[in-house]
Amino acid sequence: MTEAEQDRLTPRQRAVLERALELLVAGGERALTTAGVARAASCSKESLYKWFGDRDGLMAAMIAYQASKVRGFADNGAPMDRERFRAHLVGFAQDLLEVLGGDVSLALNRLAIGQASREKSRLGQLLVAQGRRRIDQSARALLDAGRKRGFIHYSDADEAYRTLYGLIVRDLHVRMLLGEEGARRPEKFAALAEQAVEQFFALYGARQKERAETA
Amino acid sequence: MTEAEQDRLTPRQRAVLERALELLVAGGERALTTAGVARAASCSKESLYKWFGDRDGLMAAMIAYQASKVRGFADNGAPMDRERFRAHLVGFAQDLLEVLGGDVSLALNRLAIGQASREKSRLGQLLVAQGRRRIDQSARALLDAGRKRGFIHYSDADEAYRTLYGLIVRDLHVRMLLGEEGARRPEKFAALAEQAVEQFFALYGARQKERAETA
DNA sequence: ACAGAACCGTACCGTACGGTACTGACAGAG
DNA sequence: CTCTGTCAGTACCGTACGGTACGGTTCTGT
Repeated sequence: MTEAEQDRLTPRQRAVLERALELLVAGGERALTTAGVARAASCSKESLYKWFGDRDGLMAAMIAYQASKVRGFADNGAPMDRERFRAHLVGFAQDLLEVLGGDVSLALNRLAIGQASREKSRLGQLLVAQGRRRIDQSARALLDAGRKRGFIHYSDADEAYRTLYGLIVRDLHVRMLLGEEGARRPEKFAALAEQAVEQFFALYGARQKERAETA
Repeated sequence: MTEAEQDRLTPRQRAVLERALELLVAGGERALTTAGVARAASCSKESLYKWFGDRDGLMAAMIAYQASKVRGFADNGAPMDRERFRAHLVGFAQDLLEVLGGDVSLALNRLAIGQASREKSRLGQLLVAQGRRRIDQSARALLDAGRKRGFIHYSDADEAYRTLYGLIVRDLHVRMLLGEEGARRPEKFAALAEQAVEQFFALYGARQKERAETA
């Protein structure tokens, strides 16, 4: 789907989407006008409508395009010990925080959330499907690799992943979306990632098999 | 602040805000027009501008008004054993999920997030300050009560509370804000609350003093 | 009873935006 | 050289919204 969409995009159209993303990041949804995009990208409005249908189509294309750039973390079957597994988890946590706190991600999430009330457009679904799925899947693959080697223990992979996500992100995402300055501190992401993984091991580490299963 | 604002609001103005909130819930920000509010509330636009200044003032008043209705969970010094403490935590978790998943809360959060890009309006700050503070404080009081009686153990209250929040909410809030139907399942909130508190005790329960402190 | 404030309903204005139509430049094909 | 399709730039249209002004009505205090 995303790949096919990408193949249909000419370099010119990609450049237009890039400028549109810049506009969105700089000024929010109010700044994302068809005339503004056309002017910033040096193209005509008519071309915009020809390529993307309408304004909603343009926004959907922006989401798909941006999502295609955020590549998931590939989990090749390289051998690793417990410490390397832990380092992988910390790296994932830090990457996740940095992706969620990035300018473009925040702007697109704000856009999709602002459109969520309109029953017509399903930008939210698109954002979750395109942006989050690959992150989720690579994380699940990482967890699965750790479980197979006995570093962690769980029965429900989905529940374990959601717990990890909650420990990492907490309420940071919403606070960043709300524009709270205190929430956006990239220099603290490393420490937060360490702490979250520490807690995750306390819950799902192999030595506490009897824990966190009863619910 | 909120109390003072509340005192300044006449019953008529409160009714107007109520209708405005209904409009916002029903149709999102696009439906929140001054003419629409005036028509729905049977008042004149002139009165709206007289009472609330401008559209931003109206939105701020809506947030403050709604926040004034969400009363925090009072923690009276009633005696409780470990099981009652756990039940209090589960109740808090379930209340939190139900508040965050409520129609009005979601609509107001969407509104504030949509306005977050505009440097002018600080609806996000207002929403956090008015809506979340009292929930946070009551939860911290509850945690503190549990710590004093030896049911849980932590050194940093803020960090313990944020962990509890993350375990409860995970990514549900953002997914609900994005309009994902699968995320909004109030019938599952009870089970989620139970599970989160279970995990919280695994991390901060008195029997695992040595855990979750090193970071 | 009377004055003044508060307020509803409506009309109005300026602006901004989404979307369409038109014109002219340019590039490749025959 | 000419025909044809693409696209930038611009002008245009209908609509919708924020904000203001005004006439008429109801409420209130004296």
